Amino acid sequence: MNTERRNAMDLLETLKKRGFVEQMTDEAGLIEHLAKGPSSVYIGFDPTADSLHCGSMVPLMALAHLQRAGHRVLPLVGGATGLIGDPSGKTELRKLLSAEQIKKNIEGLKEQIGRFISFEKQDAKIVNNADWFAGRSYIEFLRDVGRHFSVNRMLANKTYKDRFEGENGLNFIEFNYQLFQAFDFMHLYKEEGCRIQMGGNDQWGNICAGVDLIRRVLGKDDAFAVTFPLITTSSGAKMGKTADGAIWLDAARTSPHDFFQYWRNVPDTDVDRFLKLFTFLELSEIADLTKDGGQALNAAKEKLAFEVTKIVHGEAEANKAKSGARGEVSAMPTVTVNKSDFDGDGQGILNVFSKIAEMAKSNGDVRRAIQGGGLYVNDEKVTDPKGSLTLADFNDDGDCFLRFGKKKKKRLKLA
RNA sequence: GGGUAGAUACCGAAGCGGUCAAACGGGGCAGACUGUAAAUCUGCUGGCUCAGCCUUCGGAGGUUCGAAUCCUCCUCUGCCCA
Repeated sequence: MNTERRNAMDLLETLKKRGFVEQMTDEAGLIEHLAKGPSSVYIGFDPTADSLHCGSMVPLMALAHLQRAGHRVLPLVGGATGLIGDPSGKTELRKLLSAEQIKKNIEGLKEQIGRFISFEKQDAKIVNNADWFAGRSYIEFLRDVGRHFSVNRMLANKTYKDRFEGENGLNFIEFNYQLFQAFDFMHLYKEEGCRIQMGGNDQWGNICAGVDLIRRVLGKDDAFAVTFPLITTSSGAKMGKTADGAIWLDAARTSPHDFFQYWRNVPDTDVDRFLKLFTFLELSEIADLTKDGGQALNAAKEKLAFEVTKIVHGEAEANKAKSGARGEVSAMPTVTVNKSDFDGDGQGILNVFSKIAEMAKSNGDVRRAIQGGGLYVNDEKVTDPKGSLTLADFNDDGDCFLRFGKKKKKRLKLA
């Protein structure tokens, strides 16, 4: 067996062992193909918001692994398809976004994708399907692409079938989505030499449609599909979603501190899986971290949180978040306040927690916390919702420590 | 275009003239127990200047002392027919 072939197999094995692979077409053929030298891979990202959330980290990490293995990666932002909305895995019609909004979202996405893969070399390039759909006529598209699709077969496809039979219906615009995605793949096959498309398992039908289209139109059988498993937490919740919303990669939406905490608080049963998927640590090192189980997993969780935060927000922020999580004063999330605001009668305790420190949604939220006995100022339990915070509550360094529940802590610092 | 069913808080879902800030379940938050885990138990879960007040039941009007509940119109969605 030659080296190239071994490398190709190793790469696939690694991806499998790390939990990236749910399904793939023609594994033998794919190894064969990868062994021939650097290939190109594409994964689509929907520009439905101006930031990605951590559910998108699976595809991003997959691209990063492939790039590190020497392959060319093509993150595709769906400037055109975003205008339609993929029905896959959705139970209802997605709301349509304006072209302007999508353009703005794409800018945000580009920056974030860059944290996972490097654009410095020629082996990565962001592509936007709006570039090749923009000038295309409907008639031409129907004739060249549409005729290769059997409606019968599409309806049998789970993605469409569920919607077709479900309560919310499926409208024509969404029904076209698969054709667009298939066309994307074919276009990138021709123009960028892209041979592999990866995506979430809900994309399986769409990706295979592309593989099919390439075979029918171009007569080529060296296009491959690989899908990732749908990542859920062990409690079944979709990855990266909390009641407050998603965990975003954008620091303005989810602070590095909160981001770190999300990973730090992952359930025991998810640590091993997440370390493999969301960090670049060697598998042997991961095995080491998790082998003792039980309480020892806390160290693994901290490592997980640190590594993931480092990838997304950089090492400095990761270090800071780690120190903050350990309770070190200097790294605690801090709100700077004016001394004059706390003169005399000071500020009402409700106001301090809800408005100034933004640790609670409303004053009512703070009241409830007080009632439940979970609100602290300088580690002293607050019992009176009418109480207030004055200069006397700040120590010599001008610090005052607020705590909401066990985990939410902030420091107020006098300016 | 015709018919029909529906639109309730974060989600699902009761309520069908006053006792409704709205049952119940999920989720979430807090407390106890713990390991910043899980499981379990308890409390909370619209807003506020909080024993009181204000705004919510798709939207706009109307009936009534009183409407999430009745009437009219509108918007959206499902289903059936054309």
